[in-house]
Amino acid sequence: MPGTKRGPQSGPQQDKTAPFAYDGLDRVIHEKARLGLLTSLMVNPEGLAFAELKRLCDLTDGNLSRHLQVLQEAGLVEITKGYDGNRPHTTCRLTAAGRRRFVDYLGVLEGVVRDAAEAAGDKYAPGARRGVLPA
Amino acid sequence: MPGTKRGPQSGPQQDKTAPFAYDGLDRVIHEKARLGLLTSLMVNPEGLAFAELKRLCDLTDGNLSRHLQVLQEAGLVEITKGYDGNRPHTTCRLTAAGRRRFVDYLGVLEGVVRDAAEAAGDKYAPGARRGVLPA
DNA sequence: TCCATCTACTTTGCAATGGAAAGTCTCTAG
DNA sequence: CTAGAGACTTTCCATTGCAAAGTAGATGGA
Repeated sequence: MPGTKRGPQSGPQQDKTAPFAYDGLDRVIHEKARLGLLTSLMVNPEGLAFAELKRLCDLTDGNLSRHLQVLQEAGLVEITKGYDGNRPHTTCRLTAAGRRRFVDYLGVLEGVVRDAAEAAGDKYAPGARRGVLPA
Repeated sequence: MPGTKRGPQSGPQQDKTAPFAYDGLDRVIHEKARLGLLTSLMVNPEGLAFAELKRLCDLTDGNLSRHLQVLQEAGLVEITKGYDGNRPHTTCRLTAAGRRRFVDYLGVLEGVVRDAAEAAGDKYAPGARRGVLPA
């Protein structure tokens, strides 16, 4: 073993002055597909069917199945498997906790957008219209 | 082989009416760590040193190294390796393309926030303050 | 009646990837 | 002259996203 064992390299310092660490970006939520799913469910709080989600988010069956599983295990959504006549019919809705966590996540996301957009405005187009995204 | 081979399951339809597919969420950018890095670089267009980025984003050396490599390969950042005396000194800055792509990404992100926030406002707190984004 | 197909999902397999730990080099203290 | 810090890079591994294949019941001919 070359070199006596040293402590872990610099090691993450606890967020002391790490303004761009974005700790709040929950892995479970921060994912293209899941982000779409959660947004869909946010817009449709009464719940959505498997097929509907699939269409709205343009996912394959397999993907959707897996992501829903992840979301369920994380307690963000509630899945109800039932029958429509005798075809299986799965519906999905946000749990209260899911909604809370998603809203928190959105807050962080908003911060990201604001940070960057401000920079874009300040440094590259001084004096230009303040509002974040281009007109 | 049970069941004659069928076409790939329902297969992703081309974004026809898939309002929550969020295609624009570029994998390379849409990643906790990299998002922080890019934002840092957006705020500091003159470039940042390795150590500085590490601190700002609270990353370990290894992680930072890797993510920078990814960003560089994607052409989003430009990395300059030089020497400060004879210690290595790496600096990093956004490329023009990087800035463009990041701004595009931010546009999509803002859409996500808006979609969801609207839903939150409309369905859960009717009449409440409209803008999620600050006044 | 048989079988091909559709809807509705679940399971499996694999290649990519984030992250921790370890490695390399050089410089600076003691 | 050895211990340790700074600045990175490389290795290794468990996780994971995604696609393809699989399961199962319903439906529609021929």
